[in-house]
Amino acid sequence: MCTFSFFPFLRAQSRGMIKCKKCNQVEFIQKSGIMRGKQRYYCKSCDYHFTIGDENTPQEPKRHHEVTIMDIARQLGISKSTVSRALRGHTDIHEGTRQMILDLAKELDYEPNPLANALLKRRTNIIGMLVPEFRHYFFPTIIMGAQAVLSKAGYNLMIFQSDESYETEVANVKALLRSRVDGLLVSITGKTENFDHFRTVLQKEVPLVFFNRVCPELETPQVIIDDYSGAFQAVEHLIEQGYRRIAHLAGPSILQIARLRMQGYVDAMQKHGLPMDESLIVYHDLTEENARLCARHLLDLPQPPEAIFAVNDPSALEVLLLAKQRGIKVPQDLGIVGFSNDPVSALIEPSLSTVDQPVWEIGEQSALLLLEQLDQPRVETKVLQTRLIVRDSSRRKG
Amino acid sequence: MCTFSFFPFLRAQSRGMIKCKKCNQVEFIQKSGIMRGKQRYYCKSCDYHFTIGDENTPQEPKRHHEVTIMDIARQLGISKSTVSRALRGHTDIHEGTRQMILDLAKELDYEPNPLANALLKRRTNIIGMLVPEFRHYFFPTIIMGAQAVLSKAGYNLMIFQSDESYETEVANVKALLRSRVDGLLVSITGKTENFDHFRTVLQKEVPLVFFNRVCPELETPQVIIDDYSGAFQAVEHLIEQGYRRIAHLAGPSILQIARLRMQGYVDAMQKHGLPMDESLIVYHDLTEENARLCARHLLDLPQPPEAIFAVNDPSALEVLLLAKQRGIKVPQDLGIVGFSNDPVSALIEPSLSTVDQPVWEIGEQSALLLLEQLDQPRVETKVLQTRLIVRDSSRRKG
DNA sequence: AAACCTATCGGGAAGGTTCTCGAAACGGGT
DNA sequence: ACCCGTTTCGAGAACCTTCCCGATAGGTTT
Repeated sequence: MCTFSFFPFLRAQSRGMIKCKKCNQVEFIQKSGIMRGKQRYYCKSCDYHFTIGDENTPQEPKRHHEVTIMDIARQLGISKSTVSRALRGHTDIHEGTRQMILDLAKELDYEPNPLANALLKRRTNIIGMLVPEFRHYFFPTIIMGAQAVLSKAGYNLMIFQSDESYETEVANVKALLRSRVDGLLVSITGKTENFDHFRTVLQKEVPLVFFNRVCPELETPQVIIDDYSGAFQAVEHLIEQGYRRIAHLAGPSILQIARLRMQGYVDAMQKHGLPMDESLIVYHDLTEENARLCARHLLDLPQPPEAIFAVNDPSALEVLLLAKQRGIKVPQDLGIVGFSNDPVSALIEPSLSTVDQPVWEIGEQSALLLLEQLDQPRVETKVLQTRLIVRDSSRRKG
Repeated sequence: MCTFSFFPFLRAQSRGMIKCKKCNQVEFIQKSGIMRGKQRYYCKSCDYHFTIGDENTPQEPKRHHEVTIMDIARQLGISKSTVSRALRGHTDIHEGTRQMILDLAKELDYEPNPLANALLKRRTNIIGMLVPEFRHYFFPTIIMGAQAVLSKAGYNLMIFQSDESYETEVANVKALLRSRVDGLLVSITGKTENFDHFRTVLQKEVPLVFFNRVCPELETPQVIIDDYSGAFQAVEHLIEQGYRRIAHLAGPSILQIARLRMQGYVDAMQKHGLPMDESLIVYHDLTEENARLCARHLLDLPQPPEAIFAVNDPSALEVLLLAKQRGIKVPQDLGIVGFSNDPVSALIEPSLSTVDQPVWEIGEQSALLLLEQLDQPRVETKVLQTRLIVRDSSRRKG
C-alpha cells in the first residue's frame, strides 16, 4: 500500500544513490563485488570500500557476562592490578583499599575465573585419574582415598575408566593430556603391552604415578602392595590345611601384580616340595566372563585341583559360585583363596579367604606421591603391606 | 687480585658515574630512592627515573612452551586466523593452504589448548557429577552409564562425592561452579533440606539434572524410577507370602525416593487391610552404621516383625546378616525384601529379594537429559521402570 | 630545601583461541 | 583498461587473570 515516495532512503538505495561512509559523497560510488551476501561499494574519491550494514540493529546490551576483576576495579575507580593484589592477598597494598575491594568482591559475589588463571599459569589444578573399571569396590575405594587427599590440597579429579580396553586407555590418556591436567594417577589395563602413551606423558613432563597395576618398563613413582608375600602366605596356608593339588587362577602375565602373585604361588609350592603341574595354572584377562570360563575349565579338569588360589576376589567368587552350583563342598573338597578382600568375600557363604590390602590407603598414598611430584620429580616406590585373612572357604583344620 | 682499573665500568658505577638511560649524560644523575632492593636514579635533564637492571643476564631461550597456533602461523608465514580456520575445518580457505597447515600441525604434534578455548567460549566441556557415595555398586554404575554418553558427546566428567554430608555437598557444588562446569548431574544426600546451593546453580543458568535422589522444591529436569510401584509390589509380595506383621526400614523422609517407597508400603498394607503399626517403621540416614542400628532395633522389638521391607539393599543386607547371626530363619521366620538389586543380593545366602532398577540406564538417561539442557532448557522428568525380583529371602510358598 | 626513602598504585603484556570484518588477489568479461 | 564478482587471507579484539616494573605521592633525613 505504501509507495517508495514515503521512504526516501529506500528510494535512494534502490536507485543506487549510495553515500560514501567516509566522505558522504554520492557521485564517486561504484559497486565492487559482493561480500558475504551483501553488496559492496567503493568510493573513488576517498579510496574506501564498504558495505551497507545493519548499523541500526539494536546492539544487544553488552551480553550477560559474569563479574570480573575489572568490574570491581571500575566501580572503585582503581586498576585491575590493585584488585588482583588485594584478592591474592599480596602485599604492597593499603589496608583500607584491600578492605574496600574485599567488601565489594563479596557483595558482587565475585568468583575468580580458574580458566584465565590456568591459561596464564599453565596449571589447571585438575588431576587425571585412569582406572580399569568401576564395577567392584576396589577402584572406587581407591578413588575415594585419593580424592580425600587431593581435594584437601585444592585439586579436582577428572576420572576416566578404560574398561580393560587398551584402545580406550590410550584414548583416555590423550584426552587427559589434552585437558592439561596437572598430573596423572593411573592403573593400567590387563592388556596394556605398549607403553608409548605413557612415554608421551613423561616427555611432556606431566607428573605420573602408577598404582596397583603399574608399568614395568617406565621409571616412574608407584604405589604397590606386597603381592609376592601375600600370594606366598595364601598358598602356604592352603598347603598347611592339607591341600596338595593347588591350582592358580592367574591374571594376565604382563601385569606385574599377576607375575608376582604367580611367583608367590610357585615359590610356596616349591618350598613345600609340591610338584608343579602346568595344567593347574590358567590365565584370565580380569573380565567377569573370562573368569567364569576359567573357573569352569579348572573344575572340568580330568583330575581337578583340591584348592584354587585366585589372583583376585572377583575371580575367586566365580570359582566359589560354580562350586556351589555343582555341589562341590567348600572347603572340604575344594579350598579357595582370593586376593584383595572385597567386602562381598565376607558376606558370601562359605565366606571367602583372601589377602587383604589397604585399598583406601593405596589411593591416599598415590595422591600424596603425586603431590610430591608436582614439586619435586623423584622416582619412588611405596610398598604397602598385605595380610592373609582366613575364612571358611579354606579352613578345614582347627 | 684484580683492581678497579681493569673494569672501568665498575669504577664508573662505584663512583656514581651513572649514565642516563635516555640521554646517556652523566652530570644530571642523582639517586632517587631504592626500588625493590635496587638503587634508583633520576636524570634531571630528561626528567627520567630508572634503575640499573640486569639487562646483561642471559635471557632464557624463551622458556619451554607448547606448540601453539602461532608457531604454525609463523613457520608458514601466514596469520593465526588462517591457521585457526584450517584447523576448525572452516570454509573460506584455499585447499592447498589447509593441507599445508594440517600437515605441519600433525608434524609439530599440535594440540589445541582447551583452556584458551574455554575462556573465550565460556564452555569448558566439563560436566560436574555429584553423588552421595561410592561404596556400593549403585552410583559407580550410574557414573559409568553417564560417562559412556557424555564422553561420546565430547564431555569430560568431574566427579565429587558428598559422603552423605550436607556441608560437603554445598562445598562441592561451589567447587563445581567455580570450575565453570557446563552442567551438573546431582544426587543429593539424605540430609539435604536446604536447597539454596542449587538455586545458585539455576540462577547462574548452569544446566542441572537430578537423578535418583532428586530435589522436591526445584523445577528441574530429573531422572527417577517408579519407586512407589516398586515398593508397592514388594510389600504386596510379602503379604502374598503370608507375612502379616511387616516392618519398613525407611530412608530419610526428606528424600522423595524414601517418601514414595514409604507410600508404596503404606498403601499395600492398607489395600490388604493390614493394621499399620507405627513402631514397625524406623528411619535411617543411609549410612552403614545407622542401618545396623536400625536392624538391631527392629529385631529387638518386644514383638518383632515377621517381615521387613528395606529402603535399599545395603540396609536389607544388614538385616539379613543380623538375622543369620542370631539364628533367625529366613525366610521362614523373617521375610526380607530390599530395593535396587545390588549384585551382592544374588550372591548372599539366602539370596535377597529386591526391586530391580535399571541403574546403568539412570546414568545414561541423566546424561542425555543434561545434553538436551545444554541446547534447550526444558523441564522434563523421566521415570524408569522397576521390577520385583523374588529370591529366597522372602519365598516361603510355592 | 634538596636528597632520599617507603608505601601504594597503574599500565600493559602474556597466555592461546576464535570470530568479525575489512582487504588483497585473482579471474573473466567487456 | 576497466568493471564486477569471488576466493582467500590478515589485523585485532575479546575472554580474564597475574605479574613485572615503572610511576607517584607523601614522608624523613641531611
